[in-house]
Amino acid sequence: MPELPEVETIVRGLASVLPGRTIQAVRILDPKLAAGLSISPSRLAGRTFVSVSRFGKYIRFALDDGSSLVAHLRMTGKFVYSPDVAPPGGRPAERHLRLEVSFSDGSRLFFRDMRRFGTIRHVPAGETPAEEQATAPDPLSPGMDEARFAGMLAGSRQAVKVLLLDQHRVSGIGNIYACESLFRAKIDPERGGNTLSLAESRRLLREVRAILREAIRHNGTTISDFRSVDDKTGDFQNWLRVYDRTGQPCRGCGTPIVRIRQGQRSTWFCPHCQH
DNA sequence: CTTGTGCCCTGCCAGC
DNA sequence: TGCTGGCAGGGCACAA
Repeated sequence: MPELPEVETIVRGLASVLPGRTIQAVRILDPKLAAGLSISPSRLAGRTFVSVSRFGKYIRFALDDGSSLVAHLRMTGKFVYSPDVAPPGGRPAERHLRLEVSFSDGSRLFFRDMRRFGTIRHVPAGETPAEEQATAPDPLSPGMDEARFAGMLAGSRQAVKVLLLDQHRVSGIGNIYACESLFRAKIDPERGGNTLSLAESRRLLREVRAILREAIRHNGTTISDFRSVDDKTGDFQNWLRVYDRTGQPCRGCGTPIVRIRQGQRSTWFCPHCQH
């Protein structure tokens, strides 16, 4: 589900409320979430949150004993912080709750996930999670410079769109921002990575960075039900140029936007501008 | 090693 | 109205 800007928005929200709070109890509300995720409520009780950060689309909660929780929201996962003692937001329809963390001050953190793809894992102190080792730097981090990005593209014949989605090569980009940045860079999504010139590769990285930063400024993109921790929607969806606009005129030239299939997922692009 | 496919799960929507 | 197939802001296991 969320891509880098949405995860960043969520992390900032969590970082503003969680540090300093001490866990009183953890309740696993969905057995599937508990299976293989190594979360032991008894080992978490008494721990205090130290910080919340992000690598790629993963969220890392550092705890005071050096251990951490590593979460991935996948398609529909959400964290909801409820300062009240009453149920979250007081709303009746609280479906799909998978985990409840109660704090000593009476506030609570919920993990909600309709499609149940999301994961949360407790990582022991001193251990670098395998997810982190496997995740490439994101385009906004110093680790992803022009040379590394260009080398990443040049090293594969796969379609550039598919490469942008591969978290082992560059992290944080999902389907929306992959489509949008290729449109802005005027690059055909079906071209092989190794066919891009150095100038095109630089242009693409520049557009990827620009769109991620803009989206963060707008608190992310709300397509169906994305919400930040305080339940606010992002508004970057109003700036999308090609995503989910099949048949609608390109904002640049009027040509109808085309949808194709690449690696089991949709790609939208303008066949005239991206050529 | 690379590349492609199926699948995890639930809900929504277009089309019949 | 009701049913059905397609699809979803992701990533993994597995096969060729």
